[in-house]
Amino acid sequence: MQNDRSRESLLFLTDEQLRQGIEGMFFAYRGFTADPDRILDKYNYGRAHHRALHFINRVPGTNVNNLLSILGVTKQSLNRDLRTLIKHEVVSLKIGTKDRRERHLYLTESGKSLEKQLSTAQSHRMREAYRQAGPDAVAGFKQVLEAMMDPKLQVTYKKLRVS
Amino acid sequence: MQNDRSRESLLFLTDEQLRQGIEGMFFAYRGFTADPDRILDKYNYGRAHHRALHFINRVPGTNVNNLLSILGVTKQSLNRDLRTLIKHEVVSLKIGTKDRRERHLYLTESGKSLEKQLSTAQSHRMREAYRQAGPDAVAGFKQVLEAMMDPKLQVTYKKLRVS
DNA sequence: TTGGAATGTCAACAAGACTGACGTAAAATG
DNA sequence: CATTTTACGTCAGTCTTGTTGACATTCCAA
Repeated sequence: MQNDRSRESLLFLTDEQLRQGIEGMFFAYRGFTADPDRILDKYNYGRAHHRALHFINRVPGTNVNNLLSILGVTKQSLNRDLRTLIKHEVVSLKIGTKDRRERHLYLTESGKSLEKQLSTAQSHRMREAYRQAGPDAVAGFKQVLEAMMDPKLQVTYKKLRVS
Repeated sequence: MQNDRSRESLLFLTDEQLRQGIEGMFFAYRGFTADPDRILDKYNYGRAHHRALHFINRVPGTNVNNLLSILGVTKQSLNRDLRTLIKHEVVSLKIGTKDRRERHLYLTESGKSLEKQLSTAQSHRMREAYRQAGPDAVAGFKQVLEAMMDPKLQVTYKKLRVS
């Protein structure tokens, strides 16, 4: 038998609470991608391009393999979008000097400008949500997100945090 | 000029904090979908089928239009998956008695069982994340998610909460 | 130096989203 | 009662983004 105290302390783990979390993730992710999507449409890019731009910006000079492990797609899938971005001179590619098999990826000036546009739009909504919810809620938000990641991605996430 | 107090209280709105939120959403969503995806693969279903099953279970007897507004896809897209689910006798369809244009959707017994399997897998990860983060963090998590939704979806989300 | 491993490219295909056009049945309206 | 609107379904075609398979290049170690 549970006493009142332990019963109360576990109220946040009810099925109803979990369901709300699941549906919250679903609906919030729609909002999360809505603003960048509108911008991407104008350039005939998709979310895959956005993700590549985001992480190339975050880790300038990354090679394809590293980007692959962050994005979690096949190299063939990434390569298609990367080719487009390179052709449009949004991303530039340098062959590795040490290991000439490697391609190092960078944003060009117009790539930086596009990435800025996308992240500004996405951050704007995030900022409003943060502001409405307040600092304590934000801390909790990030804790739960981090705990929800696969362990490997949790490591990736933390690495990006300090780099 | 800001004084120390107001500057400190806004630390949670820095670009770095926002960026972590963005990347957190990206990586966490991957974890969020990973477990159900593995189950869906075995039945040759996709996330679209999962979403339909989830919300038909949540709102038994919903008509197609209502489901469409929750899922945010076109009727053609939903119809394709719905047809499959009905053919496999996972979802059943009843013509409305009051308005005979409407089709009301229900899960069959095997549909309920599949939905249970999926939601159990997804809840398991959510429960672990909740448990690790604790009740205060969970409350904050849900606040931020809700604030991130489009206003219309926020309403939809809240309606599901009370129904 | 040669064979295997790592890195990246090209081609073909599949799932699942989209738009547009059209059809049917039923309800609502003037 | 004729007309319009609503709810739903379907056919066709396209796009994005994921997949596999095959192949080329480069590096490295036996």
